[in-house]
Amino acid sequence: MNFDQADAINQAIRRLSLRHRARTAALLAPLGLHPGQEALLLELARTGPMIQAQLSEALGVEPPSVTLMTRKLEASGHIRRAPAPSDKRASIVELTDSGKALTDQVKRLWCALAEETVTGLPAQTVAELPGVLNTLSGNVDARRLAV
Amino acid sequence: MNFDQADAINQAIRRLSLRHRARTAALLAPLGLHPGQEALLLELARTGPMIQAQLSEALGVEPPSVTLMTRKLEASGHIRRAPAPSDKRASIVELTDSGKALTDQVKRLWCALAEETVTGLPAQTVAELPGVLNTLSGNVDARRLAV
DNA sequence: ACAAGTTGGTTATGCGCCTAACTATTATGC
DNA sequence: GCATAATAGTTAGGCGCATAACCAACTTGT
Repeated sequence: MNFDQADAINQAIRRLSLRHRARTAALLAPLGLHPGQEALLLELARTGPMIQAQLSEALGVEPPSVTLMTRKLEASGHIRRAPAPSDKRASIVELTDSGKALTDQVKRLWCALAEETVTGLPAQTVAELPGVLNTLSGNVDARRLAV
Repeated sequence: MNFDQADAINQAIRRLSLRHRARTAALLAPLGLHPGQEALLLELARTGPMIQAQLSEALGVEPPSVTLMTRKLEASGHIRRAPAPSDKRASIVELTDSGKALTDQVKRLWCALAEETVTGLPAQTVAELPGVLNTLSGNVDARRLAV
């Protein structure tokens, strides 16, 4: 592949990352959330209580990041951490009532954001979008590459 | 749009951002670069010497980020900053010889990364990819929205 | 010509994410 | 049964990115 094509792709991914994150930040700010935290809340809402290692895997983020994110979300009262009875190393993370309420609001924003994001694209492209993007992610996933 | 569709899109973008950045970091590490810096070098190679405000605009990044990035790249000898003769506030940024050589290496990595990224996708999808991604970015671009 | 507004840049601070190095617990192999 | 390895989590430090607040220099309006 020549450089111009490659650059167009890489640069487009970079710009999308920056702009989508910035837009997410702007939408979450009124809720007192920072981008990244919404993913943790949504994952807990989807899967139910889970330990940090599972969150790390599900979010595609390293354990130290989970430590800090959970600490902050716990401090703001949206999640709760309790020691796991079966494994003294692990701590179980779950949504509080306030966290559940907040997650409902996040879900609404999430729909608005997705609609805004795909505006102007043909329906078929939109339908194929998640698959295409996940192929891209999978292709550069260091974890998968390492296996 | 229902939540599942929206989440599929937003989550796919998030994962792509994380994984593509991580892969970029892994590829740039041997060159002593961190992700983000390559964009600055490539922009300087593409456009020639420019002031930081132009870099900020071209990279889609805020001025304070440019201040820190240029400072670090200057410290490692890849770029040079000189006061602009016509405007005493501005500083002109340009590649050093070492920076030019490094950028050539970055270009090679850039091609390899793009090829790796789009592996397994049909040629037409790849051809349309930059346009689609730029549409997405444009749709959530706060600058465009503000206008 | 000068006050007022705009623009270029920096400093301070905070967040998410990372790697490296560490502790504490659990699982494994001989 | 005990040393060794693997796993859960934390701490420390670094980078890119952001916003807020600020200074210095340029531009503009009257």
